[in-house]
Amino acid sequence: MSALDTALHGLRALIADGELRPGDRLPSEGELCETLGVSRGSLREAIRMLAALGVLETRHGSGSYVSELRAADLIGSLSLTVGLLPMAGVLELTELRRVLEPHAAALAAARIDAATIEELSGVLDEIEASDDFELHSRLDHAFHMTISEVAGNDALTSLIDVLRSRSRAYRIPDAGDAAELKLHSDAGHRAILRGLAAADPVAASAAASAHVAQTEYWVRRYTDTEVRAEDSSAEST
Amino acid sequence: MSALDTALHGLRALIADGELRPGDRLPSEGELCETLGVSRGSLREAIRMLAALGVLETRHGSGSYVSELRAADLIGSLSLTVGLLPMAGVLELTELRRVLEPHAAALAAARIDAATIEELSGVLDEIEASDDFELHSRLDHAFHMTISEVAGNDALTSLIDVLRSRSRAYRIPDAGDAAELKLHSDAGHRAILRGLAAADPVAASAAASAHVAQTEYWVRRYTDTEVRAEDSSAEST
DNA sequence: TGAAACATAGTTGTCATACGAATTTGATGA
DNA sequence: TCATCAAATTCGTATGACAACTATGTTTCA
Repeated sequence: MSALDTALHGLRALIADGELRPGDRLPSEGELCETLGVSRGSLREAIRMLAALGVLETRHGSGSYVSELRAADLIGSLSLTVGLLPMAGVLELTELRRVLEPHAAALAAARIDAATIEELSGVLDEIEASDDFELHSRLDHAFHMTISEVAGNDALTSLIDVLRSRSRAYRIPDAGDAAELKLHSDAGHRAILRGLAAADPVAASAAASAHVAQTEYWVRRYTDTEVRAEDSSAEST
Repeated sequence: MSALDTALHGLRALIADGELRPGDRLPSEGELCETLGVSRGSLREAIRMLAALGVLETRHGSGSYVSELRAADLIGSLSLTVGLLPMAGVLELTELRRVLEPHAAALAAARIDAATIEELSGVLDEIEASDDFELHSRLDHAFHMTISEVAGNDALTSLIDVLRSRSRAYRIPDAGDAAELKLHSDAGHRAILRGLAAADPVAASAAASAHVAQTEYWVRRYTDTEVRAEDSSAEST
């Protein structure tokens, strides 16, 4: 077994066996090197790997700590990498959204209170009045994240966040298409909010499902054009 | 910005900008150090982070390569860490399963062929005849993974795999409980298979939902006893 | 007495160098 | 032409040194 594996599994075992619990500080790098029998470089590489996965957090000058090990945090560690997925992968993820977002909407419909409905309505007012892409994107994100937060499952919220972050990054180049998309999108948002306000899980779920389907339609449409573009450029080389 | 961040963002940018594509070999560590202006140690830490997240793969003596960047692979990188989640987190994940597995079953019902149904039926025969925990666990896993594979979305399969891996690790200590669980579990499996064989997405989905709910019931039951045990031990300290 | 400033020890961050281990490549020879 | 071996390339690991930051205890001053 390589030194890196030794360090990685050693650290993981310390947590899995309960010797280190969420929030605990790890022994110093020097101590761990002796304990595990690896050099500081290899140990640090292992620590970085666990940090990338959301298991450890390192503070300069202080030490490394076991994270709270919340499911939402571990899922959130994917956010660094989903942005690298090619378009084909985005469609797979959109299908996941098509299951998860309606579920979140249904749960939210059963739990939402009047104040939050009011807040969401205000967000939609802003969205509909907005022309700026950045602002629109941020408000849209806030709207959907609020809904999944109300649903009450942090892991679900985090997962939806990660999945949405990918589609969110795309900007529709054609101005006419963008306007059409915004029209459909605004209507979809209102439909979801109506379902929530009526405390009707089925209506909210159906509206959320249609909303994601709408997104999927556009992603697919522009994916196709992109693929065509790639093909033609490939032919020219 | 720290040297590690420089290296990390530099590498990520190389991939995001398309200068490095899936399958490509990265420049040697020495070259990258010069390009990015960081030491080899910092660069290697960055490479390890991306490797942990499933973006890069390193081969001793050969070089580091960009992975295929499949959504399923990125999601699969969570498998190293979900095993560290405390019980409370497992319940959050089980709720996700409660949405995803029925969806997979519904999709599978629409696509499955006779040969696969035959194969799954054979697996269930083995499961029902099995007394060994390990064997049972492995076959159970195979049954459910086959179904999500038939569903045709690799990201969905990978996600279900990750989520299931956690609940799978638990062994019911009480023999009577274990026998009762197995009874319900076997019946649940047959119900799912009936839905698939009938090419009935609704039936398959409902059966899968009930099956996960069953799991959730047991996880919750033993979580409660564990929490009580922790509380009492906490009182004694 | 209280608080601010400082000094100190401990810890992580970064770099440089060296050499071992695995792979790849090219030369050599039959 | 193919097999074999040697060299070059590349990653893996270890070590030492110092900078940057944090935490803690001490001193100093109002």
